[in-house]
Amino acid sequence: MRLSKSFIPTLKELPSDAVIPSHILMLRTGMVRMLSAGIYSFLPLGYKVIKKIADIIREEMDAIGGQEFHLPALNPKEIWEETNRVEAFGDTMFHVKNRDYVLAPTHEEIMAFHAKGVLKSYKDLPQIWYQIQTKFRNEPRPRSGVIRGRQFLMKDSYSFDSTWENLDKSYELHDQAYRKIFDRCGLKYFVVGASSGAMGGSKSEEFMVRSEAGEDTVAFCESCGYAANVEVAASVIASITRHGNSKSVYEIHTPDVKSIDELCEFLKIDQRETAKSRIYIHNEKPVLVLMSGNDDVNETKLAKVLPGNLRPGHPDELKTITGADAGSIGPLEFKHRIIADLRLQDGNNLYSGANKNDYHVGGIDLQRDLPNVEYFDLRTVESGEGCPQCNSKLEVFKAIELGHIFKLGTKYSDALGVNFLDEKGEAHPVIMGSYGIGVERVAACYLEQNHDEYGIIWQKPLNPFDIHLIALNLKNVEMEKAGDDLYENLQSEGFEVLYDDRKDATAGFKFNDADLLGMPVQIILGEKNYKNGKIELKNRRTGEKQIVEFNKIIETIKKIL
RNA sequence: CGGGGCGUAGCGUAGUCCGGUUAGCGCGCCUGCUUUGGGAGCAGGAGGUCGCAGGUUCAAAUCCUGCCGCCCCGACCA
Repeated sequence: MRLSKSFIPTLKELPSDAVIPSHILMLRTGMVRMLSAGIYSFLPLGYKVIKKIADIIREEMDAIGGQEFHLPALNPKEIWEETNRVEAFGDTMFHVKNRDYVLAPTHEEIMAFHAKGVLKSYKDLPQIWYQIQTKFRNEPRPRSGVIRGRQFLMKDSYSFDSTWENLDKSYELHDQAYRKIFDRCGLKYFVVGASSGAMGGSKSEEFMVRSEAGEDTVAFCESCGYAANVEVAASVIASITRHGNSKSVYEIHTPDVKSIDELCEFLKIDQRETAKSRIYIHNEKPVLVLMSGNDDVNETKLAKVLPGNLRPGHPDELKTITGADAGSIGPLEFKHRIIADLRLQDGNNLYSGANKNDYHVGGIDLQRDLPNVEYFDLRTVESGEGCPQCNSKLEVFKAIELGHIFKLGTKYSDALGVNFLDEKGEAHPVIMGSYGIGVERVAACYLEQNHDEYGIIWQKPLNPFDIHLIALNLKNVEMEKAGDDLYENLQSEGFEVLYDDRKDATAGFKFNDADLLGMPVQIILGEKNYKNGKIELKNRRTGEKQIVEFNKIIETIKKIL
């Protein structure tokens, strides 16, 4: 590709809307342009990368027996109503105004629709069907460039099996395929167990990449590889100390003391001597959730303990329920259910709110004063706590979800009546799995992990070109000829070459563009070296430059690639 | 949806508080000449519904009202 004729609009200045490196780099290198919030056009360079990622995915999906479909994005709403997912998706689903269609946010229903009546016998199973297509979700807040968009490219596949054991096999095939895909893309990733959320189904795992731009928070153990979404992560921590002597309960005047930090400062105590109260409304009834110090209530864990309708109490409800505002609420005299985090179990000499504004109480003994409290693991783990598997230190950080594999079960086949006949002629719902990869996220994560202050550092196999050929002094006809010849030769050797043949750009301009665009090998064709039969090559990743004989070009390139 | 910020030429921005020249600057773009190993120099030039609509005023980028859009934090998130 000749740069003089190609549409690769690079930006010298930082785009003001972009914050994270991948977004900035995609804009600066002319890979994408935004059309509207969360809606991006892929320009030729960006699309080239997307196609390379999609090809890798295709190869690995085909290798496990996957068959590629091309499905409609426009779906009759009726099908989605059969599985009750119009309601489940709510405002996240795009609705077409002038016909009863929706824009598909995923494709379980449509794949199941096609399976119905066609996968009739156990002999037809298993099947793995996949597609690489655009999905639509009306995200309330798109962000981080292509990482969270309202329209995005997703590889989703669906497995259809006759037994749960076979589903395990399909799931395992995907697990292995996903590892190969992300390995081939050169990503540093890890796998976490996750809750299945609104998709329904049992087991699920997420493929994650560590990034400040991530929307998930995970706990990770370097030494044993334990990884879990912080929503479900456990940790080993010391319980609070039970003192030999239990003081009796006494009231303390604490004007303007609201937070645990303020309370600790006011009383010169450690946060572990305090118990924080949060009021939740569970199936219309108040529940007090007691935590040690500033420990965070983990609402996912809480929801498991309190199934059904659950929400935090509104500030204006708190006074009616407890007699005090947030900041002065406590467990003593609380007239409804109280549950507490395990860390607090059997604690004594604790400080908490007095259910009277501007007052706290000390000397609480949970055994003595609140014998009916129920204890559960309710806290959110934090960095530095012990790994539940090996007791090494856990690290908690943000991560981007690249892929997610689910054992769906029969939720969709039940709802849509996708049945097969077993050996005995009995009908059963087909057992499904569902497996997604965010294709643009793969590109974004690659950039997050492979850049420096000058720009992108591409390496095989995602690099849009192998070689960035920079020809200088092009107004010299001899040099122009040399550049053109080299360009042709490199291509005939099978390399993908981006040829900077611009006559009006200065050398420095070209060098900086090359570093920004980041092809693995830069070849600099300059007059002086050329006259000595030599040429300069630069390794973008290491920055190493070498001047070689013209006839050594190919072997040198192959070493770098 | 809550909180905060922003919207002025393709990009980045000044001016807005306190209304008053022809809306300024850098980059980019066009023409010419000179340059050509780390984002060139000189000269000339094009390019603006100041987000949109309404209002106040002799006068609005600037003040008021409504709306739209974008970014960040939060809520939400198969």
